[in-house]
Amino acid sequence: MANAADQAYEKIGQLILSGHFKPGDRLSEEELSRFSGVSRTPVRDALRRLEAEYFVIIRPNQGAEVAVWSARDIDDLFHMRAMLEGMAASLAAARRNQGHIDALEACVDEIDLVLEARGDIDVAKFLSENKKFHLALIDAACSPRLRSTISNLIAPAVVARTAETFSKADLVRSNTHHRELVEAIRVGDRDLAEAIMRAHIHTAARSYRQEVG
Amino acid sequence: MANAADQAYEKIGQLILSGHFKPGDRLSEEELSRFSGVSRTPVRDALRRLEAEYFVIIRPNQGAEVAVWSARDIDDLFHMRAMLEGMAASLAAARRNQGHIDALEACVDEIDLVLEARGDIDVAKFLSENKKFHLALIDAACSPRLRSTISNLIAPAVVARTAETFSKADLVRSNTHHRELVEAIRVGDRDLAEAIMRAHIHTAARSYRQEVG
DNA sequence: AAGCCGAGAATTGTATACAGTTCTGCTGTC
DNA sequence: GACAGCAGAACTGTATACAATTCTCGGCTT
Repeated sequence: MANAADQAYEKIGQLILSGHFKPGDRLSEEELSRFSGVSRTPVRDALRRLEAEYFVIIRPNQGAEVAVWSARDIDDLFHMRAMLEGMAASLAAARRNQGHIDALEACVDEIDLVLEARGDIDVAKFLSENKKFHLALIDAACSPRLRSTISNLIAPAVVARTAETFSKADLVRSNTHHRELVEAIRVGDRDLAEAIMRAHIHTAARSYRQEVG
Repeated sequence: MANAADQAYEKIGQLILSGHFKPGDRLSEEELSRFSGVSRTPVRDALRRLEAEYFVIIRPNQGAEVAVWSARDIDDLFHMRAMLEGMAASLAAARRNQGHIDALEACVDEIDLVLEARGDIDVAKFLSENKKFHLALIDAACSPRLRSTISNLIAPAVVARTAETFSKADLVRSNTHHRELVEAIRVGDRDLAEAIMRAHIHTAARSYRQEVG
């Protein structure tokens, strides 16, 4: 996080996630510049990146505002993720090497540690490790274009998840899917890997709808 | 094309398409600034957009270079387009209104005019009208997230097509697909619309592979 | 001879000043 | 009283100057 643009990106993301800026709110470049402690140049850079991730909407000469997410938008997003990450799982089963498999297994083990810890589950930690797993899987697909496209879809999905009202059973089942995925990828079963991934995403979509609306 | 950023975007795109910059070539911001006649600020803006479209690759503190497209990359791209535009066609069949249908039919008619003209076919015109059709279809899907994602995939696909070695029969068949698509969307047959679109994209992929390799 | 190191050059990243557009709110007219 | 039109303010878009990083290449060491 050395450079100013990343700093602005992180700060603006936090301000949106924390609810300081709500969907539809205007985002003034000068104000964001003051909040993030850098000049307008890197702020503009950060806004473009956030636009690519559908966090904000930029209208030429009219500034940026926090994107509004309808229920339909979120449904479409899950559908897109199911297709694209399904494709990633399929490709991973075809193109993976030992290093990829090791990385995936490490992620799954890490998530199990979070789930087995005493007391309340560290949901933030779970989400970040979960994200790591999905990125590791995309890496195993060896498709830079697919990687970029999916990466832009994952970030807002995590936003939606800030509801963070998943039950422990949901989280355990999620990692069970992960284990099954790694196994399917390890043995090179493309169809199985794709099917599990699609089920995995659609399950998350269902949990989300039940909890949030 | 009033603003400098668009100007730079167009110019850089042309320089890449025309072969002045080849895949793997370094893109100096100052040089691009001289070429496009605007300062480095909008040039940087344009480079970020081109990066989102996979035209260029930007490495922090190390500048930009023209992206290299392997055969596998192009296969993956067509596969992604088939899935996402298939989804768009399906959604369009569910969510379209009369205005969308009118727009789609206008596009198809326009392409027919290009194909029926005497003498050689204006391939550039065909490609631009073709792009219009696909964008109109995405609009009919009423899904802003899907629209942005697909838009970023269409541009490089057109690059690939600069080979422009399609036969007239290919082009006619392509617009036949378009007509079938509009009809499926008009009557609201989601599955049919999706299937036709996937076939349409995979057909293009096959033609591309035969011609280019 | 190969490889490491460092000073200088070149390039990207950032800040700031200026230009151009859009928004706001007042005034005048119908 | 409602609305069109026009300053002025506020903001985004662009250019330029400066800072920080990376690259280059000659010289030195082993």
